[in-house]
Amino acid sequence: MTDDAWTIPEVAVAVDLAVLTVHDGALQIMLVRRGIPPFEGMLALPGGFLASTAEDLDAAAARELTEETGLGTEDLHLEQLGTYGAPDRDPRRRVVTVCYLAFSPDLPTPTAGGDAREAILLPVDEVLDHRTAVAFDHKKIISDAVERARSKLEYTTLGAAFCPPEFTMTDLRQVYEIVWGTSLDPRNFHRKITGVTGFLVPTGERVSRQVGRPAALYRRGDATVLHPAMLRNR
Amino acid sequence: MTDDAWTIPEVAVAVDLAVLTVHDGALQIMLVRRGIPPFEGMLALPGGFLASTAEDLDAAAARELTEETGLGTEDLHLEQLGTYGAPDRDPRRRVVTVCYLAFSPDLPTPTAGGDAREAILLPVDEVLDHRTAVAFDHKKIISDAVERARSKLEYTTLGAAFCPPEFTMTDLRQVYEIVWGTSLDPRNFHRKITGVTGFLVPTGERVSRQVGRPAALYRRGDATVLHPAMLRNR
DNA sequence: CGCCTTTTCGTCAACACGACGATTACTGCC
DNA sequence: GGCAGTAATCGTCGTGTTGACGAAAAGGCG
Repeated sequence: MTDDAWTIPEVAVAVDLAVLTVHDGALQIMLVRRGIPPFEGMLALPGGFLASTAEDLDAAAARELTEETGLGTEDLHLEQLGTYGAPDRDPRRRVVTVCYLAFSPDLPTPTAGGDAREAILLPVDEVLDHRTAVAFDHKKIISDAVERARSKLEYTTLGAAFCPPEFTMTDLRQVYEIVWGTSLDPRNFHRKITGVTGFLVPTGERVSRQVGRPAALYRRGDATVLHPAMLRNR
Repeated sequence: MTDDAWTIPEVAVAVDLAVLTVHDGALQIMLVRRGIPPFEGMLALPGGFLASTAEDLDAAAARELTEETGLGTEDLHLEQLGTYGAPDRDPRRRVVTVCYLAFSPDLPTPTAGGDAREAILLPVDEVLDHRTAVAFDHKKIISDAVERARSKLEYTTLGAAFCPPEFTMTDLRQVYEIVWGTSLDPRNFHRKITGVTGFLVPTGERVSRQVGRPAALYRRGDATVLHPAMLRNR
């Protein structure tokens, strides 16, 4: 802070996106395969540098989301995860990346060649496996994202952000089961969730999934916190 | 990401510190009075730009902590709070600031003129009052910091980070009461805390505070999460 | 020694939770 | 149509946790 010959160091600021979704019975994350060095050909989080020095961080996150995954910010929950800025995290130059976490309902399988430039969905278990290579420090970021998601399900209503606009109690329970990797009793889960005022709003409709009794349909309610919390077993 | 005439925009990266402590019966925050424009003379969070393009974010936070408040990183809990980067948050130029949150035991009143350059301790209620002017978007940051602190007390053992190395159950309870702004039943609090294995380790000693039965002294234990959580009333 | 204060231990009812039985409302098959 | 199979929903019961509060323990002080 002494202003001798010192000038304010300038660094490149990027935003990265950890878009989580529940797909095909597993917690999956949206990744891209890098087309340019460094880490060319490797898996990485979608993201990029600020478009200009005037671009807002949140706006950059929303822009990258659309550009790289084809998703709109109105479809999903988006929040800041954390900022990663180790000096050597990018071999080219100093980059500080602000990472955002998104919860998305199940996606219509963005097949390669679509609008999104080669965004792929992979199960987080597979990505976090020690044999899978991931660019930069993105494996650590993904690990933080998953842990944040698991934790948020405990004391917020964000589990419903993984569900489509209308969903059944079983849809929601499976979100919890898949994200936490545990199995939950359907009866106790039903009682617990319906006991939280404002979490779910029944639409009055019922839907029949293959076999069994038709389930009631719900929409997300106004509540954001889960009180009392639903703690996972440890 | 199209590499026409576009070059990666460079921005100045700063770290700010929200150092919270419980002092004089109130939750207080460490602030400095700005000596230079912009917002000269106004209250602001301690912080500053990266010392060089090679400096790690966490290291910069630790450095600023020592420089501006005289505190060492070993004395307190330090974690990332969030990153604030609205384009117009600094009138001079684009600045993205990574804010860190610190919980400190009660401080020996860093009187002006000491080592720390004019660090002052102010109750957060006063600072967040709409009549108090605070530089940049720091009021919003302080508000986020306080909310994070309140929330962390619910499901982690970080309340003890506000206490000195050895403390009584009442010391800890008062931390909760002051941070949450509620009053808690001493008997139920005692039962709850002693029921969490690993939160507190009794030293075996007792200490007499003025009047009343002497209280047992405790040290912080290994536990970091509070399970089950202690939820505040809403 | 009594009185005040604070800490600590106990009690009790209300509530929340895990385990699980029973009922309801469908689909599919014979 | 009747019956088996399945999933959703409602209930019950024992246990553990919480909030409200009584009571005892252990000090200071006059």
